[in-house]
Amino acid sequence: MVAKEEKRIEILKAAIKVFSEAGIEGATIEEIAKEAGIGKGTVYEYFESKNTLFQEMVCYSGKRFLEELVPVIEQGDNMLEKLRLISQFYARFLKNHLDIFNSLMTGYSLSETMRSQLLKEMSVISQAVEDMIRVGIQTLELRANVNPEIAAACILGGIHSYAIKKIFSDGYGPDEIDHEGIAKALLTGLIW
Amino acid sequence: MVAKEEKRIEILKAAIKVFSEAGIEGATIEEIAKEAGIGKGTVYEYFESKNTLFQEMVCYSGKRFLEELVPVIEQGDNMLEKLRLISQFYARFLKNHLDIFNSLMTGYSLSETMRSQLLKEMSVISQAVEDMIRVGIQTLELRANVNPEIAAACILGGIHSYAIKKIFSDGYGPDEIDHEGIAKALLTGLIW
Amino acid sequence: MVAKEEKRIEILKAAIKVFSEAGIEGATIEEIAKEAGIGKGTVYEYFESKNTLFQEMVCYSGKRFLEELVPVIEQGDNMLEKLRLISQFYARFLKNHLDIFNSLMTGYSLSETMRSQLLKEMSVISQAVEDMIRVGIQTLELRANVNPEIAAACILGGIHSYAIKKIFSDGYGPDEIDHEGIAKALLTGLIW
Amino acid sequence: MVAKEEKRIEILKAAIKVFSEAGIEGATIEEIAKEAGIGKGTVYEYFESKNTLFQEMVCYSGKRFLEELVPVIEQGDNMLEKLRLISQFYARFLKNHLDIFNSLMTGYSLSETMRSQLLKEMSVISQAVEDMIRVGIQTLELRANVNPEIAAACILGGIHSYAIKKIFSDGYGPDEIDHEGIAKALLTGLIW
DNA sequence: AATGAATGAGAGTTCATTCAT
DNA sequence: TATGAATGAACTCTCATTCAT
Repeated sequence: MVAKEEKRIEILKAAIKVFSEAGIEGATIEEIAKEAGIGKGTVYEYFESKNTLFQEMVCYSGKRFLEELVPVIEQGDNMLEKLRLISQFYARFLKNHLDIFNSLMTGYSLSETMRSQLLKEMSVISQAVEDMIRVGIQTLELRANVNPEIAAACILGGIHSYAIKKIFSDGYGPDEIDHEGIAKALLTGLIW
Repeated sequence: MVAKEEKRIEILKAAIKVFSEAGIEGATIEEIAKEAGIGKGTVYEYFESKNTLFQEMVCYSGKRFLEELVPVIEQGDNMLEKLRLISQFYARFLKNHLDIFNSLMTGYSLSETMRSQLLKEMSVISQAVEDMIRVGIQTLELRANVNPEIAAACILGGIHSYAIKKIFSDGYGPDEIDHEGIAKALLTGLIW
Repeated sequence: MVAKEEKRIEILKAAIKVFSEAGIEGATIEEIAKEAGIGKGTVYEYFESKNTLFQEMVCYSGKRFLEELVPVIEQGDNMLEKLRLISQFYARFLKNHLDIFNSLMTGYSLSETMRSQLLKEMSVISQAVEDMIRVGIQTLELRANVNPEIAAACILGGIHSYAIKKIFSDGYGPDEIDHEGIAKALLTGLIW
Repeated sequence: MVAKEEKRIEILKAAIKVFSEAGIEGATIEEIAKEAGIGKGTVYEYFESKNTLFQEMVCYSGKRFLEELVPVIEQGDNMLEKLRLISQFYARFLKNHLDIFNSLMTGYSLSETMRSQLLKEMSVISQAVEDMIRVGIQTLELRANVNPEIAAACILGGIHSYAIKKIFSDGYGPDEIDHEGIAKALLTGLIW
């Protein structure tokens, strides 16, 4: 039956919502179950424990994020366009999934095994951006001496940092952010 | 008496240690009290609640971070040197205070009032970097059309992201990171 | 159909195994069902509840024990032989069914109605031994002034106590126990 | 302060009462706390877990039983008197502490470590009776070829078995039991 | 001012039982 | 008839907080 897998997804989605709103520890299994429209015990039919559920939720989110990120990257015609789209996509995702992002970015508050698993997940996303950089170098759009690893960190970190600030500090909506500005800044750097 | 304020600081330092090691929820008041060498009840003479203590600890950490960051910035003779020093300082700080950093960066897992307070704290740090940018523009070291706010986000976010990856994913020590590389990358950008 | 009764027995046997290994509360219906090779819900087609199942399992065990005990008693040619065989049989049974024995001996942890039912079961076993005593008195093998009830208690209690000690404390196998010794001790008493 | 140890004892006494009435698993920490007149959490200030509490309760009971048994044994002028007193003492103790007795006798439903600890406890009681036997042999009151270990098992097992039957099956009070009869039976055995 | 014993609300988790299939 | 997914009551245990000393 597909239903079994579908209900797993339902619970994962409920978990994303509740974890994102209440934080890792603030979230309760009861709340997640209620959100999923099922009984508390049912959660344990699908996930071994709260920790496992959280873990799998982050992995699921990471995969989802990556799945959606890749076409976004491919969509842009040039590097500026690509960075602008990434920033936009990132801001929209962030708006809904702050907690998951924290986890993906830092492995915060997780057991050692969970953290390493998550960093692996995150590194896949980083890899996707690094690949984009390498293609840009090959097409001569980017300077040859750019270090893809460092560049990917600047791109993801810069976009993240700016989006956080504008959304949570200045109260901007995800689409009010100056995506063009951050994209240009990353491309041109600070000096002349 | 100064003693009162000194003991407050003692508790805050103990809180930094315990929160950083055990996470927000994993930390217990009892452990913090033991670390500070006082009784459990005494903590409540100085802080209203665990939440308050956490809040004030993050503010304290933010102020400390800023206090130490400013001379670091002033120390560098040119912009490349400044950015290199910031990255180095950041990595060292991060190594010891992952949890606090998460809070500073995102206001994670905090009440709305706490979050806004923290973002204000964070924006002070951002301001310091923006000021550095503005000075760089005035001295013609940086391009005139650089947006200081975006630049500060790229600098802090990029440094953060890269440090996280190298320290927690690749197991680097804070001083093994290529601080020069990230500084150059931020300055020169990706194109040309 | 006989099949119905046969499946009942299958479940009872599975219950004996699981209850004996995991204890009354440690045993789960799911485990018993798996042991019996059926679905969890099916157990409830044959037994009203876990308590009922446990109850009936003990009765079944009591009957089985008695069914096997009687020929053992009849097998011995004289009283010493009989007691030796009882001790041997008891030790073997005990090795596999500690929990059931506790219940049979004491009605431990059971509801009042269950306990009285079990004690009745146990008294049947005691009766069988008492009958053996009476026969011994009639054949002049035993002293005329022996109280059969007390004697049966001494025999079953003494054998039980000794077997428990040697098997669970000293790690003896059921056949390494000095069955001859305990049989003689019960026959000859302590004085003279 | 003595108060700390005293409260421990209070909790142990409450545990004896509740465990004896409700069984190991039927007993709840909340009920024990209520019985002791304290809060639920307080129990955990004195005992690590429910299992630990149960364990320590059984040890405490074993020690108490032994402490009281020894003077009872010494009190009797001859072996018949001693056995009669033991039976009487046993029946009274049993009336109040059925569960503890089961544990002492068999280590029922306990973890391996707990069981071995308990069997050690029980063997101390057995030792006390064995010592009594040895003294009896030395004073020529008992036959020289009596095996003290087997004899102790017969005495404790026989007394236990008989007391259980009369109290729980026939509804006797502890003092209505024919203690003299069981004592004589154990001494004189069945033959002759 | 400082303490730590006492507390109890609230969490994660288990599992006997039900019931739609 | 047989099933096992779903359930939720009830459990153990944690720990922020209180308050008498």
